[in-house]
Amino acid sequence: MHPGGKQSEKDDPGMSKRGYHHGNLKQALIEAALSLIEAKGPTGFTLSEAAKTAGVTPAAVYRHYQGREDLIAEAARQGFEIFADLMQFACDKGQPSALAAFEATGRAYLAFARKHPGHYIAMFESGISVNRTPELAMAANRAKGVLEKAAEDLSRHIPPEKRPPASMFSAHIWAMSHGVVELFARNTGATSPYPPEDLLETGIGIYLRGLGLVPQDD
Amino acid sequence: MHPGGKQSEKDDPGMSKRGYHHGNLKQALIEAALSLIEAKGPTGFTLSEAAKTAGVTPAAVYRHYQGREDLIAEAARQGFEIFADLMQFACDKGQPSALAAFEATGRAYLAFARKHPGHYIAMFESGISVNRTPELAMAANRAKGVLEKAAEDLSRHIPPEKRPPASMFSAHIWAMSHGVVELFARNTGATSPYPPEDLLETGIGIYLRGLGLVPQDD
DNA sequence: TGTACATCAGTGAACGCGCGTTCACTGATGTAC
DNA sequence: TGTACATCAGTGAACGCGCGTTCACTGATGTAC
Repeated sequence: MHPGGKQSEKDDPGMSKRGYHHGNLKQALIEAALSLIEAKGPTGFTLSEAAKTAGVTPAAVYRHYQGREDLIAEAARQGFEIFADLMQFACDKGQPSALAAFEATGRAYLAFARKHPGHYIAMFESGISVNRTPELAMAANRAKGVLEKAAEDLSRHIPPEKRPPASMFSAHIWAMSHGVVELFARNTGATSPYPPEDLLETGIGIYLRGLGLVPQDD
Repeated sequence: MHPGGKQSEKDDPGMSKRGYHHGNLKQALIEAALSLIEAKGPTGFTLSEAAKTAGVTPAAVYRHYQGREDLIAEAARQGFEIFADLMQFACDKGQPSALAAFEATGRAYLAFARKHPGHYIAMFESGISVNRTPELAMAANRAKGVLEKAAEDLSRHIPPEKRPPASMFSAHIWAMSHGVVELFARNTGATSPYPPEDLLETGIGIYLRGLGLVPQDD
C-alpha cells in the first residue's frame, strides 16, 4: 500500500522501479529474456532488447552478466532447477507405486514444456552447451538424475535378465518426450491429429508394455 | 580434362566458375548454406556469408531467392526430398517382411540425420514452417507418408482391437527418433553411454514388443 | 540524528561491425536474321 | 558465318539498422563516526 515501502519492494522483485536503481535487475533480465524467447525463439532474443524490455540501458546488463550467452545460460540453469523440482515432486506424489510415480514424471515433463516454453527453449534449443558452466551442468545432472531414479525404481519390477540398464530406459523415455514436444507441441506446422499429451501417454504406455511392466490394459 | 569444356561444367554444378557468370549459382548457394548450417547452426547462417562462400556478391543471391528465409526453405525442401527417398528405399529393401521394412526405415532415419546434418537442421531446427510454401509442404508430406505407410503395413499384423491408428503409431516412432537425434546425436553436452543407433534400435524394439509385433527375442 | 564518504548500479554517448537490401550498372550469353 | 541486339546474371557502392561492447560519468544507497 505504501508506494515506496520497503516491504513491497522486496516482495515484488524486478517490478518496482525506484528511480535510478532498479532493485532486482538481475532477475528482471532473465524474465525479459524468457518472454522474448517465448515470443520469437532463441534467435529472436537480443541482449539489447532484453535490456529495453527490463526498462534499462543495454550497458546495464554488464553489471550482472558477462554477455548475451551468459544470460541465456542462467535462464537455462533456472529452467533445469524448476524442471528437476517439478519432476521430483511428481515422482514423490506417485509413490509408493513405482509405475504411478514413473507415469506422473512423464506427464510432468510435458507439463513443464507447456508451462515454461522459454525455459525449455533455453535449455534444449538455444544451442548453449550444458557444460558451459559448472552450475549449469550440475542443474542439468540433477534433472537427469530424477528421471533415472524413477526409471531405476520402476525397472526393479522387471526380471533382471530382460531388464535394460536404467540409463538406457530413461534415455528412451526422455527421447520420446522431447520428440513429442519438438515435433507436435510447437507451431512448426507438423501437426498430428492427436494432442501431444495423449501421444506421449500412449507412447510411453506401449513402451512400458514392451518391457512387461504394464499388463494388457486396453 | 579440357579445363573449359562444356561437359565438365555440366557435371560439376556450382564448382566451375567461368568468369562473370557462375553457371549454377542457385544450387551452389544451397550447398554453401548447408555447410554453414552444419558448422554453426541455423543461427550462424547469414545470407551474406553464404554468398561469400559461393564466391559471389550478396546482391547476387536476389537473382535466385527472395531472401535469407527463402534460401533456407529451399534447403529444407531438398532435405525432405532426400529424406523421403532414403526412407522409401530402405522400406522397399525390407520387403516383403513388414517388420524388416519398418526397422530399416527407422535406421534410415538416423542415417539421414547423421549424413545430412545441414538438411536435418534446416528441416527441423531452423524455425521455418513447413507450410511456408506449397512445395515445401508437399515434400514434407511425402516424407510423412512414407513413414505412415510403413507403419500401416506393419500394424496389419496387430489384432485390430489392440491396434493403434497408424498415424499415432508412426508419430510415436518419429518422436522417439527425433528425440534421440536431438538429445544424443548432437554435441549439446547431454551424452548417454550408448551410441544413438543402439539407443534408437533398442527403443523401437521395446516399443514394437509392446504392440505384440516382436516376440521375446532377447 | 547528522554529516562525510565509499561503493554500488545505473546512464548515455560512442565505437566498429556485419547484416539485409536497393540500385544503376555492365559483362557474358543466346538468338534472330 | 557474322553481326546486332535483347536478355540474363552478375558487380560494387551505398543505405540505414540494430547489434554487442566500452567508457567516463553520476545519481542513489549504505555505512562509519
